[in-house]
Amino acid sequence: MKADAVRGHLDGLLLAVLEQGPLHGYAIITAVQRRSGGALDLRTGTIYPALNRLERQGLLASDWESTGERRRRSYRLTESGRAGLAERRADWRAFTAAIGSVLDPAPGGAT
Amino acid sequence: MKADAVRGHLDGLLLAVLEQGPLHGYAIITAVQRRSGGALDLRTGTIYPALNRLERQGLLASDWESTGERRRRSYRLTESGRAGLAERRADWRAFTAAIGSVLDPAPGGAT
DNA sequence: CGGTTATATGTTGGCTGCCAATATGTAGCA
DNA sequence: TGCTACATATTGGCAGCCAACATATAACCG
Repeated sequence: MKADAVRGHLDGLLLAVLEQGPLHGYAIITAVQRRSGGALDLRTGTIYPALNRLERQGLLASDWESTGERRRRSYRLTESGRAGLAERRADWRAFTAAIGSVLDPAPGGAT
Repeated sequence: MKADAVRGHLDGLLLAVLEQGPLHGYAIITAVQRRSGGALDLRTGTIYPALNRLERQGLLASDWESTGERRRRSYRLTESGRAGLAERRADWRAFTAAIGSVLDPAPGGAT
């Protein structure tokens, strides 16, 4: 998969993997990898700024966790985040429908 | 639909609308509009450079048509263009599968 | 005839948004 | 004592599309 294929859809991915429970940044990367069957490989320079932005926008909230000396930041969806996720899913459907209808027109469809 | 939503998928759209026969640039814009139900609105600054690039890459060929004083450039798919279109369609399927599996995971799918 | 809109092609500059590279530190294992 | 995995974060760059602009013919309307 081309490197910046997720452009424009990143926020939805992040919100989606957090839907089933809180995760920290590093775990989000592996979760996206696993759920996409290895196709999507996000970089730290991509997700950390994005997570910060989503928190500033109120879609995510975070807590620092400490396991001994180890520090990790656990992100979770807010109520706004759940609403935002639903919106992103609707956007995604509209997007795939639009591109798809041009790329693979229904044989009996619009002339 | 957000303005630059087609980013990364433009070439496929152009090749796809030319699959059923030659069109000139202006007609390509309206064809994409129509087939996407009005969702996709490409600009001249987007498609003319793209059509040129695709011709340089050998995926398209063009002929100037003259109707009286009017000049228009008719683009058609080459053999490479048909192959390229098939490739883009495969890429699109892989892309939607990847994003989709993260955004809307199968309920009984990978944990 | 004069104005407006549709048809038609093209270029230039700019911005968005993700990536690559880099930086820093802990923990486990050989 | 070195390597790899875990973990977070910043900076600079650039691909790729758009907005705005430039230009010209043709059709329609009053």
